[in-house]
Amino acid sequence: MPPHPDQEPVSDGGMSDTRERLLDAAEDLFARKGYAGTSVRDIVAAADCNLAAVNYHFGGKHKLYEEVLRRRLGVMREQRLAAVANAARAAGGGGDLEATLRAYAETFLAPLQTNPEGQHPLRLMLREIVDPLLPQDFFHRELILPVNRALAAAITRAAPELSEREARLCVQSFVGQLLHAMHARRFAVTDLEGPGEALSIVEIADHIVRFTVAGVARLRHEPGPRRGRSRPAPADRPHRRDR
Amino acid sequence: MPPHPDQEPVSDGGMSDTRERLLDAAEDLFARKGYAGTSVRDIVAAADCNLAAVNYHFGGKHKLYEEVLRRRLGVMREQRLAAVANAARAAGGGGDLEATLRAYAETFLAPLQTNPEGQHPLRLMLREIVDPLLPQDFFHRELILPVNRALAAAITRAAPELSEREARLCVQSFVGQLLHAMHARRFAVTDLEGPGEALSIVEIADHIVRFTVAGVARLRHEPGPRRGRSRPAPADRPHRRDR
DNA sequence: TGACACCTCATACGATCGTTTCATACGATC
DNA sequence: GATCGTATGAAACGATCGTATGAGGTGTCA
Repeated sequence: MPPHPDQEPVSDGGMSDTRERLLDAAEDLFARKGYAGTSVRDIVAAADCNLAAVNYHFGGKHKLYEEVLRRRLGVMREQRLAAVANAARAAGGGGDLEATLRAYAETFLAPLQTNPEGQHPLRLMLREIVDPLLPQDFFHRELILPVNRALAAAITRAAPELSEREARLCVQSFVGQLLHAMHARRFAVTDLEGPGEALSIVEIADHIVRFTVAGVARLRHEPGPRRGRSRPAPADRPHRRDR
Repeated sequence: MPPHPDQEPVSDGGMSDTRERLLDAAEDLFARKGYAGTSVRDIVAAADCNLAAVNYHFGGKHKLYEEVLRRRLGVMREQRLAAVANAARAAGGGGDLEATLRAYAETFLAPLQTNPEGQHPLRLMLREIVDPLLPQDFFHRELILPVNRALAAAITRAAPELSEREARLCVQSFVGQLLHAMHARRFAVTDLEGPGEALSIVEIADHIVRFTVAGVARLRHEPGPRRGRSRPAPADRPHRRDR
């Protein structure tokens, strides 16, 4: 029975080189082709090691996948929380929403503008959102929830009039735009673009930030149509065409 | 050699019942588990027919997938274009942006609030966005491009000051929020929600529409920082902290 | 030098994959 | 009623899947 260390790296200093190459290769392939679309043989070929190495070091394909995500989740969460915290601290206690969102957006989109592989971690996360393979809500609890909480807090600090529900809706609008920007860039060749000029990451981030600040500002000065309770029946809604 | 009709249904009236059941079952499974995660045997089991039926009627698993998407792309495109066109016509020639966006958002999100299977077509489209399996940009040309054009035209009609580039960025912000709303609803149980109340589709659509209108309005009265040319070097950007 | 972890190797297992084959059954046509 | 295009059935094809096995190579420490 192979003694794959299951959770704790035995000494951390003597971490196998093959183990690291496997994690890197698996991250690449899982991000590009998905979990089901990637075979263990593809991974070991990319990592240039033997077929049995996956089972030896991780105990199976799925455990390897979990480890690939676990490795990213922590650093992503800390990076994003730090971006929000730093921006909030730089703006003093009051909280400059635009600066905070900008810091987050640039942290979020930064990997896209380096090498083409920079988008792999993001694509990996999006795949886990589209069909979750991790147990229960591990992904959600480990990354989405704390980061979204911090963003909602930043919004509430800048716009105290908003209800908690409204603030979280704004967070969803914000990250929805950011996530979609990753794909939109691929579509940009035939959709967004003129004859040859490309949209830079900075330009996209700038747009999303300003767009979001405007959305928050509107909700701030013009509260929603139904406050407090949810609307179960859409039958009698006034359709809000009377603006 | 089986005479699977390749493209045109030979008589259209005598369309095989098995063929329809296969398309339905495949749509379900492809949406829930992805292309690579679904086996032909899963499909024929769900459609309650023989294993060879897939190859007989479609000529292979991938051709079946193409047919599943082709069947949806056309109706989706027409539904959404009609929603935009109707709203624009109802508002007269001027174009009421909020009404147009609301019509589109409700058309987009409507399938989510019926049965749980209503989200399958949307999930299928999102999967095709995340990793494209169709040839080249068939998906893009058949659905994304025409619909986004119509939305951008509606925005330009309501906000003529916006450049074409800005209008398309606003479209991306809009559909980015809509796409993300689909996942956010799944996360809603532990993230967006209070003790028990759920966000209704109408409420989400309402938020996104108002959020987007505000974003467009801001760009309308406060043009972007760099107009016309793209910014290749992010080194000298003023960071826009001087608002 | 022998013993013992640690790691990598080639190889093979059983299962499942997409696809093919051939036999058969139905229904319309002459 | 014989014939033929159409559709479905059971069974099997070779390929590939994830995983398991045991031998061998490398280092360290007694």
